[in-house]
Amino acid sequence: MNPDHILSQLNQEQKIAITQMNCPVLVLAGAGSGKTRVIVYRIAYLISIGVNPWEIMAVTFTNKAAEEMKGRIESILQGNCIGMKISTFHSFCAGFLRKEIGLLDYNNSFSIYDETDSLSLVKECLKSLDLDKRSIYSPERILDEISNAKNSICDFRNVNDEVGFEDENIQKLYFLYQKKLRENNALDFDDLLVKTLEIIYRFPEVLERNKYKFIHIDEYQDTNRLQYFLVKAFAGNGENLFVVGDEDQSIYGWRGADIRNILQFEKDFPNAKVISLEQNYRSTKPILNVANLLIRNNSIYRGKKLWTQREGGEKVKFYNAIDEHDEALFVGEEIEELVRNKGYNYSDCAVLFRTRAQSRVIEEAFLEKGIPYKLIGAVGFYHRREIKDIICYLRLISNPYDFFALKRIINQPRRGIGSKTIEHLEKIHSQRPFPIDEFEKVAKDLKLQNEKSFMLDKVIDFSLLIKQIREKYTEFDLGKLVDYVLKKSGYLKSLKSVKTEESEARIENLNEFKSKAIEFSRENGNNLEEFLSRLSLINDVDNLSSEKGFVNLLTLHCAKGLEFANIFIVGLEEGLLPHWNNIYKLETLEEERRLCYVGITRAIDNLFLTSAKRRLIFGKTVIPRFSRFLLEIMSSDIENLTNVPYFNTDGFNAQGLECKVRGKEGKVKRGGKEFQPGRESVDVDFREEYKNLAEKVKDCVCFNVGDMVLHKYWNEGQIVSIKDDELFVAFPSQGLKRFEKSNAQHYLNKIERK
DNA sequence: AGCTAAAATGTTTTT
DNA sequence: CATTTTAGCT
Repeated sequence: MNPDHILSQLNQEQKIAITQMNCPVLVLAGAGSGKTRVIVYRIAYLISIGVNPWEIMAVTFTNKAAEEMKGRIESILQGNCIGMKISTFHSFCAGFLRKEIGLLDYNNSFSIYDETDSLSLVKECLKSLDLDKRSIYSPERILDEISNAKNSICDFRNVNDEVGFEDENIQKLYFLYQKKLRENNALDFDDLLVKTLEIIYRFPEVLERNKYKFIHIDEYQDTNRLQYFLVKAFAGNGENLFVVGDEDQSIYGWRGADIRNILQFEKDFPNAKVISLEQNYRSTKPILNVANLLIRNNSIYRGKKLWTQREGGEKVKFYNAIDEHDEALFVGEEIEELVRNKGYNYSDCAVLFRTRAQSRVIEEAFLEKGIPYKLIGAVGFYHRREIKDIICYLRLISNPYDFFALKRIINQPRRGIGSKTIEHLEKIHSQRPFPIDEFEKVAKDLKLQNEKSFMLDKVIDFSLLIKQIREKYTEFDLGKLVDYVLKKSGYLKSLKSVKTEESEARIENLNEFKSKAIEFSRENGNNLEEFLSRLSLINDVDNLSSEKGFVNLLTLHCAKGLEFANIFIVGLEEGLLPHWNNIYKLETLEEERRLCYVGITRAIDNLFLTSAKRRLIFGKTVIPRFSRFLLEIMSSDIENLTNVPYFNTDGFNAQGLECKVRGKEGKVKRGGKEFQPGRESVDVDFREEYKNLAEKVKDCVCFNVGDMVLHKYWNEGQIVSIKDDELFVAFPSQGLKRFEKSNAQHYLNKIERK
């Protein structure tokens, strides 16, 4: 393929970007401006001018994006690109470590623990340190702290000295957690990055044999510190480093993504060329209008403006539903309309929500209406019991030190090995880790015969089973191996002996797993470790491209990088989007706004926004307010949201927005499946509503210590102290909560005392 | 030891 | 409301 032909398919800025050589390049690519396209064509261009594919590496954020990118490059070059490395940070590191981790005294058949595994491990640690998990030491928090600590390491030559906690219990937990991982010859997600860096820092020569000359990073705004260090390590001074990103789409701050990485690129890599792409090739004008109106409320905002040549386009539609069922029905009806009369396919539609819990109601409505849908990114399949079981068998076969996996399956199916025996076994393992297939020898060394209540024979039987499978597993292809394990272990037999629908389904699932294994070995060769890596690191976003004819239901986070003709964003309410947890701090609030922005900019032709007047949360009805994001979109003259009361009554201007509300509420009957709203479409004036809200706010602008206040969700509370711009309120149900003075009025209503 | 039933606890997003 | 954990029972 000749280079000129490749360049002819790009606009001026894109062309400039991809032809830069021997200098660091940052492409600031607005939503829909061809971000991925730029990387794809850059790589194709490099190969077309004679660069060797194996000198090229690209990192994307999801496995799906990586696959897609590979496919597109292959089709441009007609397959002439074997050897280029395109993967996520995590799977890149996993591959690196499979080769090199021996340097750190791990075995290269290490297991990768996913978040669920890590969480269980933390729970174990809590138990053995005798800490109450419902105190401040909740497993989730601990895991979070550990992850944060790993993300703030700077010197990877002495990783252990670098990780410190103020709380000594957490420090202990951390050490125990790491110790257990090591005993199991296992790594968690962060460790994949940390260990890679540790090797590079301690054994610089390793880098030489793992070098890539041309490095590309997609979604640079979402890289965390560890990933940033990886980029630095592999890219050196940045010569031929090519990163693409958009600070307005940074939505992974909570996972340690550091927006500074992109903001400071020019400092990190001197002589960098920065190229902005602002022409949007995706959305209609009204959609872009709304997107711009929203995002300009952020303080971290470079002020670029997306524009499009596309003329016309439907207005953005807003529906204020009665409750979440009504909302779901609205979405369903509109989709039916789009499919029936506008010539769209179901798969041209996507419903985006902030929290997974929101999907259920929508699913119910779709089921009732007979709208086919796919829930994207739900853990579903791989978290089913039988699937986890078979994975643990495979893990143990690959990595016989994995005691964690062992515990799950040693008595699955029943082998008469109870908790007492397992406890004992674990004690031995934690003193001197051993591979299960050599247990017989260990037992002899330790003279375990005398132990009471220890099912020695049965454990030996089990260890022999694993040993037997291990002796042959490299000969089998993965499909056969799955079969063999299920048969030898008696797992299948015990499932078959119970003749319930449930067990039938389990067997069915195991068959599906087998075909996945076969498929994998056909495409990637017969490598169990690779297969297991893939299983831990993959997420089900793959469901997306594979099947047509289904409406896609996904979280806003999942939607990053995707596009659909018709987008529905549901639940635009204070507390949901923006989410409660992120409302009180400017940085997190702005991230919520970016999240909303990401959602809006996924739309090609039609954008629908919905909210509900009442919603069931935690089994309780709440009456939410409009999301401030909605109001920002509607009142276009607010300069900076966080300093201005967000329901401004002046300058109301529903630009690009068409509002629909149900006419009469009286007619609505809620009850089982009878719910049939019968929608009416009218233009509505929101000003009345704003006025009411604004008056409420005016009433309670000044707070004093001792005032009683009412909070939407936490009910009654009392102001206990006010200092500087902070305000502390005690709620009987919640304890002490902090508010920013400038914001407090939006959440608290003063109660007059009699 | 292993199961069932009741109680508690938790939902933000994911590699 | 829904899932997970625990207690209490056989």
